[in-house]
Amino acid sequence: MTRSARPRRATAADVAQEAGVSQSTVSRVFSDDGRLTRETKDRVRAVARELGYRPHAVARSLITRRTNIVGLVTSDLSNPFYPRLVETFTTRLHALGRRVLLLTAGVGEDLDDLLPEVLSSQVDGYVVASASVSSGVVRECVRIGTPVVLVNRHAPGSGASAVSCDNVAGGRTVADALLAAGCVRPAYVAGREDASTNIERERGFFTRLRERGVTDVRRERGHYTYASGREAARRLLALPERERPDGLFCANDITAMGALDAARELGVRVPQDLAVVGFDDIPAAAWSAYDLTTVRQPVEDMIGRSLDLLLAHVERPDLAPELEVLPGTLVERGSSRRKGQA
Amino acid sequence: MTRSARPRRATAADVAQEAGVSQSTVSRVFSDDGRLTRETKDRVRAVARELGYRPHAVARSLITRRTNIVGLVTSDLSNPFYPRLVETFTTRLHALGRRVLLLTAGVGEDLDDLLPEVLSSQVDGYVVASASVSSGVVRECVRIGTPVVLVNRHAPGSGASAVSCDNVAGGRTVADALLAAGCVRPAYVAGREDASTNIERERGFFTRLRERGVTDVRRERGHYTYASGREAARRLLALPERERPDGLFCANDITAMGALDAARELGVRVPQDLAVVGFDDIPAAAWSAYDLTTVRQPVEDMIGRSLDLLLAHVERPDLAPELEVLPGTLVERGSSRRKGQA
DNA sequence: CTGAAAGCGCTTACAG
DNA sequence: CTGAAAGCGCTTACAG
Repeated sequence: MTRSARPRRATAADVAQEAGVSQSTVSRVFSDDGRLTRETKDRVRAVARELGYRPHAVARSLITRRTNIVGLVTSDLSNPFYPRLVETFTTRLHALGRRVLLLTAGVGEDLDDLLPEVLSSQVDGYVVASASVSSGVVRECVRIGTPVVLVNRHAPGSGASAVSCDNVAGGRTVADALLAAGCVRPAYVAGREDASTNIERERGFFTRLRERGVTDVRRERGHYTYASGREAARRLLALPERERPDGLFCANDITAMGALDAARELGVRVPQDLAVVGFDDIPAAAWSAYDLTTVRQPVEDMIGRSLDLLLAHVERPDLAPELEVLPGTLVERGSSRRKGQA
Repeated sequence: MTRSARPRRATAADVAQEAGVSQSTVSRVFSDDGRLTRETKDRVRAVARELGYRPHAVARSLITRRTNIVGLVTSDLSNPFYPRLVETFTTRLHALGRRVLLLTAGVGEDLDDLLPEVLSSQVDGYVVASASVSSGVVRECVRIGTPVVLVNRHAPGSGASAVSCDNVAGGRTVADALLAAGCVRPAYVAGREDASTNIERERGFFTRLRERGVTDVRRERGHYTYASGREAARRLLALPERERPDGLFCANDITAMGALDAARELGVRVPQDLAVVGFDDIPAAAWSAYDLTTVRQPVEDMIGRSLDLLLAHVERPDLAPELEVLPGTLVERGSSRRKGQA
């Protein structure tokens, strides 16, 4: 056991000495300074490889004031919408030479204490796709110079940019879809009461129904979870027949899947007795067990735009915040298709 | 617009000056050095709060040679098993004052190029719950002194510790469960061919069947995905009746869900005509659309043990690697319960 | 094109 | 109990 347990890592100085150049030159080779001779570069690279040298990211960050790490804040990974978001973000950021620091909060937890701590120079900016961070903390991050982009939520007055799907238009589309499917007693199963997505989808849905003369619309609480959708549907389906809804807009897909399972358990036929529409278009919506009509969020575009905005703000902290709203698309499947429809 | 767009952050020196102490003292206050007077501490803390000072994590890392960041490597977040793992890991590490750097690879991508790059001092260690990193890269990380713990996989000879479920025993249990359910022609739908989990579950299953006199067992390829499970089941269910399986062990739950949907589409009754068993016990396995019998992995314990091992190795790099195998539990649900069973 | 030197913001022996 | 000083491993003006 003569070799030490943890050999000292080679530094730029080690490489410099071995290659007969200055430490500055080694540094320039690895920051791709164009002025160096090809010959010098090659020699330094060869020595570096031999010694297993890699620039020390932390030392570099200290002086460049950039970590190349983006903080990604999500909550509730049990809703498949978020893992998909996380995977796409991560893949894209890796392609851009950035890393992802993940912050998640279980349902009900909040991350307000965590963000400022992480801010201590560990990330260049935040993407926040979660309601578990208060608008106040978002504002604070922005104030001290850390760019924040909100995805799939708002925080008015926070100074952060935001990218989301047109939830109001989505809600309106669902209203039309349920009426087109022949529903006469549509109902709404809500998501988290304070979530901007829930408020907007609900507003679009109710407004459009009212425009079309449907005013007596039931509403059940939910929490954007499978269990809450199942329970809400059970309550609705237990109503006396003349009050029982024949169409359900669930604030997101996972809630709708719970509702569909409740219908299945109770022997309520979908879509004949009950049409169901969700929001998100998670992969499971297309599975034959659910075959769920839903509003597809343009996830790829939303993420692309968020990253454009975030990285632009990292480069130029003085840029004004932007709000982007991208259109969703109704995807019609079996859960709302009536007999006689295509 | 006289205020600068990005105000300079307060440093320990700023606080020191304002509080009338040395910079060392400020540092000691924030690293909880016990020797300071209560009075000094309070004064420094007050000034720090006033100036909005927080220790600069990068500068601290440079000298302590610790980032307090753990790299978490997963693949395929579309399998709900992994988001759950990610969420649990993240929550636990946050509670321990650590951060999570997430590395994901889409299906088929590999992360071999990425890991050594990130290694450049950005993480204190890795938790690898993915087959997308080769054993060679794992060995390399360990060699240069970065602890690695593998979860739900092996990499023999890599020098990394590993924590997994007893996949062989799990496979055996499933064999017994299918026979108990009255199956006479069980079949196996595989996962990724090179994955240690797949190899072990398959071995346990086939070995036990052989012990109990069942030797003619069909096997279909799969990829640990919903689509591959559905297709494998369609192939099996298209066989002439006397060859058609009446029991299916799918290498994981998401595959089993695809198989169940294939059966549903073809009008094959579950469990009467076909019993199905999965592996993992993801939340969706309990949903009434699937009601899937499965082997539950002890996720909480696996993660607890992995973190214990990882953090121990971060403290003491010379510790020998350990291998832990934790037992799974059969969870019997409707997909394998025959008439007359409880 | 390349080098010497300052400095990023901390921690931590070493003194006292 | 507290301070002065060295140093972690880089980048980047400033010279030449």
